[in-house]
Amino acid sequence: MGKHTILLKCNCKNMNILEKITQHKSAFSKSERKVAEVILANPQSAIHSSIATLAKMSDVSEPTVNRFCRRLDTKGFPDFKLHLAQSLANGTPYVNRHVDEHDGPDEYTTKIFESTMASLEVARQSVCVNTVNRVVDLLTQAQRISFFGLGASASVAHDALNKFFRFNVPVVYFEDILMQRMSCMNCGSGDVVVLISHTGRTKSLVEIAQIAKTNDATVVGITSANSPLAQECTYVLSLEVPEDTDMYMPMASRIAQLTLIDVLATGFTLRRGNKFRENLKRVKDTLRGSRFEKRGS
Amino acid sequence: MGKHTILLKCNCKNMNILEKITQHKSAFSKSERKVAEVILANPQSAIHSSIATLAKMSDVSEPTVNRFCRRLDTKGFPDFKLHLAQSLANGTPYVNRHVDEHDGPDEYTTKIFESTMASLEVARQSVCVNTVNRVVDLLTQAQRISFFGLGASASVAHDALNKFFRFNVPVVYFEDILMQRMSCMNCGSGDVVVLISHTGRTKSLVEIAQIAKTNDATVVGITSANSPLAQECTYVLSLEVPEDTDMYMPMASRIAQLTLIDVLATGFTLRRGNKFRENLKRVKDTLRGSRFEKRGS
DNA sequence: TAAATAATGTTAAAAAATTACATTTTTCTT
DNA sequence: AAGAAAAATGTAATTTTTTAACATTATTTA
Repeated sequence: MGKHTILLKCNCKNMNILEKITQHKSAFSKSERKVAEVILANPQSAIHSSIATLAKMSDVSEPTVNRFCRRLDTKGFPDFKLHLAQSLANGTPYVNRHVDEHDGPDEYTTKIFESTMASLEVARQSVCVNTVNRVVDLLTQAQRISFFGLGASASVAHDALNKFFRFNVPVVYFEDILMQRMSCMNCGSGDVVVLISHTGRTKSLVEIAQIAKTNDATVVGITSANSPLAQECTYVLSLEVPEDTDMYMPMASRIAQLTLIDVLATGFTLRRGNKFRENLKRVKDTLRGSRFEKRGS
Repeated sequence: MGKHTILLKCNCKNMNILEKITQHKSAFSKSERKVAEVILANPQSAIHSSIATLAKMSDVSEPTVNRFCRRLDTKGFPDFKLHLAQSLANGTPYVNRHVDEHDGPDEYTTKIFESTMASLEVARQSVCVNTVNRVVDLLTQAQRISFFGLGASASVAHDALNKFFRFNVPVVYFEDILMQRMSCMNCGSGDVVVLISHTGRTKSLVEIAQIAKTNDATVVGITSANSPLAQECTYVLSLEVPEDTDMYMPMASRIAQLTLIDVLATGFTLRRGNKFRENLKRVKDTLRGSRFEKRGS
């Protein structure tokens, strides 16, 4: 790796630096990884250590620690500590509290709402804005956009369909896996295929990614980093969401995905500019007819 | 003031240091106050300055700045900066901030995530727990449960289907409005029909409520209070969600609805007891086969 | 007003971080 | 597989930053 290579995968300002370290661990060199481990093991103590102490603890030289910091797009060790402190400070008001067997309606309602919010906060910090921007770019230029997901993620894909459909963009969505495959086989270079999967381990979706790729489509994954699916994607929008509290279905991750789709859609309209948004308003107005009017309007 | 007097009024660890500076401004000495002013004027820049820079800006000597830090119960200047950084990070509880035309990806991403969280918080506070409890009761006793919604709310209904389907309960969902009507015409007194609509003003959904009601079904509305739909329902789970930031689709309200469905599902399983949940786990395990295993498991 | 005390500054020492460069390790090429 | 190139890591010196010790100045009070 070059002398001053900053980790390129992402250097978003809003991104929690701990997330950043975790996500890019594979991109670190051997010694840098040692530093990463030590910091992740006890970030709280790291912010109170000098570079010398940290170097000794990680069993590397001081400049290595310094280089580690720079790689994370900070100005140096003190600056890195500042960032780290800020990450730790986000004393997440909402905590991921698990529902307990003996909880009454009051408790479980609160817990579920709060842990959903907590997950969203975590997700927000793990999203790489640069990638968001690049994906929005792609979407605006796509000749056709496909959204695919399976199981719980299918509804997210469906949601994406609804959103982008209103933009009057050629957009495709299938629930059926065979249809998804067939659709991907007909892909061309103008196609953007967005695949949604929390774990990124669903075999058939990984296959679809491969099919789309061999047909020159750009494959965007909304999935967890370093998963098999992520490996097959051209771009990965990774969402780290805490282990699901929900015992039956991945709730938190789906909410995060939905929100991310919303972000993409918003980016899309912003990129398209004013006139486009006016059109959109007209589409919305069309729906009025099927509604009871509010009194006074 | 003594040599090493620490400000006594409050030295809570968790207290925002900016607050602390403001509150204790009167207790500072003349020079220290100068430092305080400069820091308060632009805390963001303060955390990136050296003690020398800050001293010059405040027009005091460096040790004065250092003493200022110690007075605030920090170990020294670097430690003070750490605290300050954390205070700045902590700020901004979630507010409903609207996306602006000129927002970059950084801004709109943050805004959307944060306003989603804000909406969830509002929604949480508006949910009536007693009604939740009663509805859970109803659902556990129902002979058949139907979930209907239109447009954006359709996906919420779909989600509900997925959740309750796993419980091995007779559950029904149709996207098509005619199918919904027909289904409601065949309702009996053991039926619970859950209707989802943000505004509660969609004509056809109100009609469905009426049909279900005349056929002795119990009608539960997840909608806004006092809406035409709410009027037709036996029970209303009202979700007050702030005006949508989203220009094209009701995003926040849908997230709130999904979360509420999750609450209902959770209540449902808790009511059903232990054995039931074990069954559920088995259903979940069945899905394993279609996945790539995580290494190590 | 003079002594006492607190506040502030000056200078020097210590600590910490960074740079420049040397050495080792890894990777790639032929 | 040997050797060249590139990358990674470390060593030592330099620079920056912070802190301590002490001197000076302002402020209070008896």
